[in-house]
Amino acid sequence: MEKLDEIDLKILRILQQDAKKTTKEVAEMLNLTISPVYERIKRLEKGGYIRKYVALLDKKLVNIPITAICMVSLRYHHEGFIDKFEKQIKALKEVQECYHMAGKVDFFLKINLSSLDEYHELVRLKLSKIENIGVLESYFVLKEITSSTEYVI
Amino acid sequence: MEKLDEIDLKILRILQQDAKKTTKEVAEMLNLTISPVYERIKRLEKGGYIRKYVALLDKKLVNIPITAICMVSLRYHHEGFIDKFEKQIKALKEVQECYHMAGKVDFFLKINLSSLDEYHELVRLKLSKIENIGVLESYFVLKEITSSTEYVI
DNA sequence: CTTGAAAAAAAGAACCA
DNA sequence: TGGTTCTTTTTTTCAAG
Repeated sequence: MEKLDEIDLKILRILQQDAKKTTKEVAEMLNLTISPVYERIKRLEKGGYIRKYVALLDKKLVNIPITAICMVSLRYHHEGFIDKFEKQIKALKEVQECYHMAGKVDFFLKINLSSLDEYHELVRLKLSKIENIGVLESYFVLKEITSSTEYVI
Repeated sequence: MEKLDEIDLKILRILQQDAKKTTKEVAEMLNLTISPVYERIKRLEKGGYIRKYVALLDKKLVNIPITAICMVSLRYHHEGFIDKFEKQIKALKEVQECYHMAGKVDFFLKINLSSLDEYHELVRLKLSKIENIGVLESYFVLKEITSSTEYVI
């Protein structure tokens, strides 16, 4: 698929903010008719520009008030060890995000839970079982200043 | 609004993964008819359990390949200073997430950009203008191991 | 929760600068 | 190619039981 033009970008900006906007509403915002907007959205979906549509929930209301950020450094850094670590992390559903980093820390983990007790259990029962963790530092979110899924495009 | 029952939770789990599922599809997955599912979704939206619906984009395809994580510690921690810092961070559109933390670091920032040059400019022109930053450490994402917006409910 | 009916939107065909 | 118009199908929305 070719490059995106300004209209494509505008559509993406709108849908990043509100995926429930109808084709008609998007078309009106762009002073176009429904069909071209419809075709473009389909093209953006097929081309993978739009990965998926999701509902974002209110953490507190669904009883997940705790967010922890963990910084993990591995003891050994051979390829096999890293792959194994990644696999073990992927198996932990509570780990919402995990990034392999460049810097003095190897991995960042964002973990969402119902209580600090659960965090304690997670560290005690699961993370501690993962070999090869050299350093594990935990931080807790006191307040979300901004939290968005949008990219500035 | 009262507590969520198991059906509500199932609906939320489905919509967290795919907000484009029609009421009919959700109803079929739960062996219900459309109407009760429709009413429940409306209730979950009105009650704020569902905050919003968004399209998630492919970072690379929309030309935002760089993700940096910044750890910031403030020099002074009076209330006014913290509020001011938060306000200044909120004004930076590239900062996708910012959390006030408990721990030896005050803030985590997740920043998405098109290039390392842009990161350099951001630090040089914008972050450096924010007074009261004591320590600023930057890390770059080499690889996303997991990245989700779902909560385990 | 079921049924049923009206309004709206999505999907796509055919066509036009 | 990039848009418009028109038609069919599907979905949404909401009353009433």
